[in-house]
Amino acid sequence: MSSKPKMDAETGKTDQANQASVSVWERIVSIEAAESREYFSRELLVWYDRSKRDLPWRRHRDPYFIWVSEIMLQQTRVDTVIPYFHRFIERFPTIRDLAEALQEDVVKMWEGLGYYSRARNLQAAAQQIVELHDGEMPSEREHVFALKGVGPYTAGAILSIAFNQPEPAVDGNVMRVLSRYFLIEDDIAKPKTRIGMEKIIPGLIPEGRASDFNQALMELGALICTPKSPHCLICPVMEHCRGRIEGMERELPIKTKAKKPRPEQRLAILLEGSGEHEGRVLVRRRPKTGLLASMWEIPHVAAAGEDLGVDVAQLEELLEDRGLVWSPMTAYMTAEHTFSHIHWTMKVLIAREQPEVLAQLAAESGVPYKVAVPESALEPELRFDAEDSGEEWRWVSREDMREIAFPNLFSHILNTYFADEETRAK
DNA sequence: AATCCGGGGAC
DNA sequence: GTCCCAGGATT
Repeated sequence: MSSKPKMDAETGKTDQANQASVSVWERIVSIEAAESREYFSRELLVWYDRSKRDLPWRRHRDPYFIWVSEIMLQQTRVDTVIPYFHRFIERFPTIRDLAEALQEDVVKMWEGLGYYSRARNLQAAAQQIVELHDGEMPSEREHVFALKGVGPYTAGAILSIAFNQPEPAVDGNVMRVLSRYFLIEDDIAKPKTRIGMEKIIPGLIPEGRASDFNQALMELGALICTPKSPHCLICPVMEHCRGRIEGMERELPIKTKAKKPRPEQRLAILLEGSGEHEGRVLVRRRPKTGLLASMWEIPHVAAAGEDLGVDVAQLEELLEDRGLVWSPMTAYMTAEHTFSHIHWTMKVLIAREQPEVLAQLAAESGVPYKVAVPESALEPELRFDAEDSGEEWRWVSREDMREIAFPNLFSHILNTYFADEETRAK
């Protein structure tokens, strides 16, 4: 039996660290750690009472406001959320207003925030609340948890912040703060670690102060205990922070890295309308499920890579299927966009719709343009998939863009185009 | 447990 | 460029 610590092949941690990490939660709730816990909770609240930010959703303890803000704040910064929050509450002042709104309008209010299923789930949950709880946010754990789009974090946030119940609300900030203060070396990417934190938090919450305590924890993570270079010198709990004492604050929390987004080349077409479509461009709505569900975009195809001609042919087929005829396509711009799991490099071509007379001439002369089969002529069973998928096409002007929601990438392309148009007109 | 789902700011 | 963020649903 060796007395030297051995490295574990799996975790890279020493036996000693492993010994500590398997019982890390017990260590934190132990009698010996009582002083450290009480110090933490006490000083954190003193600091919060003095330094908390004046945020719109902190001005009332309205469960609806708390809920909307928490959904918006998922993976999104406070500064980004504030203007969205004001507009959203102004447009949908109560849960009932939200429940009765058109989904189009709800998603439009979310345009640019990302993770659009949050908006749809929010409205679905509002409808649940109207049907099951007479339009009032429930305060029972199982009822809150049953709401669409409400998981462990958001349920805990609503119950603690709005109803002052001693429930944990563990997000990335909380895991970072606790990892450092209690020197927890578990991987915060693992659900198990979050569950461990949820278990110790009720024991940290001072009597009657669940709302402030949970907000204080997140506030500390946002303002002081920041990811890259924490401001330990001005931290209210630095004296007993084991991460800082061991010089580990920059190494914590431990988190396995996410995979790189896979690259995808795409080819898009910005088709300018002519005749009755003058001043507008062709857009389509994405399918109801999957990436950017139900959002609008300019038409694009996955590029095969090697041969641009093959990709252009795909685009042409797409337009031919709509019965469209167009002038030669030319390069317009290239745009990049990164999702959490995909990186798009999008080449945008531009072309102009040809008036019907020219279209007919083209058709008669034979070769250049195919005459597309009108969609109405297709067999019903062949049309079903397209309709069921939610795909839809239309011509939009700059003004129309106010009514329908585009992902940022396409907003950017279209805004660039319409700005160019205005310049050209002068 | 792994993957899918946006976007922006800090560094 | 890289990392990270006031996560949840789906499989």
